[in-house]
Amino acid sequence: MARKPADQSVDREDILWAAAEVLHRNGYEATTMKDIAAQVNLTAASLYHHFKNKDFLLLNVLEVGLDLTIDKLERIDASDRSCVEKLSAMIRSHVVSVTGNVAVGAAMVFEIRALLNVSVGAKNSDESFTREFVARRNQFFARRDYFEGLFRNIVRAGIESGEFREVDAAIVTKAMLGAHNWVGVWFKEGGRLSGEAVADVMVDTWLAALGERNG
Amino acid sequence: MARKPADQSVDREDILWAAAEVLHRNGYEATTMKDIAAQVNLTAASLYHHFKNKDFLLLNVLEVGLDLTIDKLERIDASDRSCVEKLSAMIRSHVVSVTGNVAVGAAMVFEIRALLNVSVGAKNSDESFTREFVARRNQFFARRDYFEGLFRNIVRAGIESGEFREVDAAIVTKAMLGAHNWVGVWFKEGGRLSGEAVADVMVDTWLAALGERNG
DNA sequence: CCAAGAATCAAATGACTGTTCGATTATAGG
DNA sequence: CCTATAATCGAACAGTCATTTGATTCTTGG
Repeated sequence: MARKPADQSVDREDILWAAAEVLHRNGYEATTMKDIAAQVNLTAASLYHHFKNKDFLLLNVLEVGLDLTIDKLERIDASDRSCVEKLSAMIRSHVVSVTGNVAVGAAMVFEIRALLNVSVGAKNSDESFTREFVARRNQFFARRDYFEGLFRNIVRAGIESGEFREVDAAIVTKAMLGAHNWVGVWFKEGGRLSGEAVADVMVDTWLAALGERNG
Repeated sequence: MARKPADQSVDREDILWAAAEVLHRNGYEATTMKDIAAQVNLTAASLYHHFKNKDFLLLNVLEVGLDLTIDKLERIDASDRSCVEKLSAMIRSHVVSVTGNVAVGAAMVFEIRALLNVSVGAKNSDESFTREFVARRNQFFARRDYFEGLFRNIVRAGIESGEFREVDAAIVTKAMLGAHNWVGVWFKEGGRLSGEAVADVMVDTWLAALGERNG
């Protein structure tokens, strides 16, 4: 094959993380291809060798972030534990993810609207690009619903098993995810609490909210 | 004075609400002055008669939204009630605000970064514009901290009075506000629950999270 | 009815951005 | 040592957008 210089070996992954960081700082629309390129010492033109265009780049960042989070949650979900234990582990996993990679966590929250606003009905030259983009975008949103469902199902299961009190599982789940997502907005590395400590507070908070009685 | 046509009497306020709506749909960067103008049947140029520029327009939207919310919270805070009752009323007020005017609620959450990213150090022509903008922006952020403090203080007071269990008030407050803010993202008028119903679930959730024992 | 200023618009400007293209450089396999 | 091709860049393009300017239309106080 070809080129992979010793000093500036930049691959897809590097660009993805760099993009997440810049996205976190500026937001999708305010982020230029030049900004992202600069973060990895490239020019804007070079990015098009790795990604079809700006929209696909954003989509990739979100896909990777979501996949990483879902993987961990599925492992917990598949384990043989009580609902209380599962939910605790899931909350901890989610919050630690967000605090560990604020860039991706925040992108997951803030850039979804940008994804929706991509001008799909416009005068785009390449028709197949549009088609593929829409398909992958829809799949992303479906996967995001699945992600939320993982939490909601545990809440529901816990209610049925009597481990949790009776609540509106859908709303409480959304409240929970809102609280977690918001962590990506205010959390700063090196602050009063570590990511794990914040996660512990969240676990404690939500178990209490769900009226768990064995903690 | 002058002009205020019968058919299209558009004033500052109208533009403000229109801007909030478009902002909610598209986000600050993706929103053009033309978009906002169209919402009130004006041209982009006309907006400059009412607002200095796009940045100030955004700032105005956020200021108005925050002021409205804070007003209600302060009235509750000043009342002579228990911490449980105060917090309940505050949560309900906040959530109903968000569901009642999703546009402003969402702007408060999503456009704050845009506010930070305004190119203040750039080659702006008018130096005094920049100075005023920075001053008002700082004041906005201070006011936003004050808003959060209103909730946090009640949580702390409730802990001291024994109405709430001992929690990390700062983190729990942020979790609470995160959950409320997130409502602006998913709430749709005409869905399964009304804004008031969602607010009730939130009150119930947070009182439980705080281990309140008189509900 | 008049004059002053408020409200609006059309058109032009200047800057910035995503994207393309052609050329160049470096690498790995033969 | 070649050569195909991966990776990169400089320059140019077409489009969009915030903002300015100068003129125009309306409304109201006198």
